[in-house]
Amino acid sequence: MSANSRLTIAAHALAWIGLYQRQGHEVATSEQIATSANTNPVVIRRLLGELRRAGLVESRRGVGAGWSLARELESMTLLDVYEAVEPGPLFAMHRTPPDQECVVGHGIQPVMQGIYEGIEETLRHELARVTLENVLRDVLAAPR
Amino acid sequence: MSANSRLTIAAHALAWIGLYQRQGHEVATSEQIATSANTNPVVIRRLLGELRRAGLVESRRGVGAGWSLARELESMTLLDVYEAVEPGPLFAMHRTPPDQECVVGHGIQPVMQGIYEGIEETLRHELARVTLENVLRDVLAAPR
DNA sequence: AGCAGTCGCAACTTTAATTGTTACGACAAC
DNA sequence: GTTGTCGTAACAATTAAAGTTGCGACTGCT
Repeated sequence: MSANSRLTIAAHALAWIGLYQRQGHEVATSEQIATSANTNPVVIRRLLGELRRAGLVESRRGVGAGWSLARELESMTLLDVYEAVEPGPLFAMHRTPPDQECVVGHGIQPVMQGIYEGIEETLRHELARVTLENVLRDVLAAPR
Repeated sequence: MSANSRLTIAAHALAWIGLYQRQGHEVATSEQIATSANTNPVVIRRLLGELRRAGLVESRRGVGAGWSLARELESMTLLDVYEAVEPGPLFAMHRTPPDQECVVGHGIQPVMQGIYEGIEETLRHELARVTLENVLRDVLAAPR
């Protein structure tokens, strides 16, 4: 499927900022995070911008600028990140509307919509069970 | 997100074939299904080809050729269709491997992998609860 | 044997989304 | 005012899915 890595990178960034702050630093720069995630600083800024809109992080400008957590990692779940960062639904309908004259073409979309909504609800439930604190803890527990 | 419609179109095709057979026809052609789904016959053939590999449908060639169900709709779940038709995982890792020198960069991938696998397992469970018979029934029950 | 209809499949184009890159103005600490 | 970093726009590159075209293979029919 058209898998994207937005959730992965966003979780990476949050864990990185959280760890860096625990090491006594005030803010993390998009360049530092980009180096760790092996990507471009602008990509990080874009993602963190969405997380800021969702109230998960804050940014400072000017000299000594950078990003910091707006809440404790314990209070952030992957669902918060997912909703901040993933725009559309998991499964799409037909690109072009099916034939409304056909019984199947007419009825299929509402039916699939309903099924998909139920599945996304379950997905959200699962994502809500994992906090970013869980993620960071497991990352630090990883074997060298 | 990079939402694709493969599962939707595949379900549409199966429901269409199932209904058409109940109306007394032997086989359905990719062109008929494509008309209902408002897409190209080759797209349908490609999808049905994957469903055939999974043992859900059969195809006949020559004059009077077309597609028929290999099993009853009651015995097909959306999970069968999903697995036949969706190649990759739901969420992707980093496009380029993160910095292995960094603690987070080193530990993040296995952690996220584990989380994602659990979520996909749940997703499969949900998909397995819906049969194509359910889908067709609901389609036929849709208001005009 | 030949015709016609449909699948099988390969090659290519189009479309759309994400990601990556470059550039530059805005801002704030010093 | 100098400097470092964000904010954001514009654009290119990459990727996956979907759409298109073409033609050979197969088979029921005449």
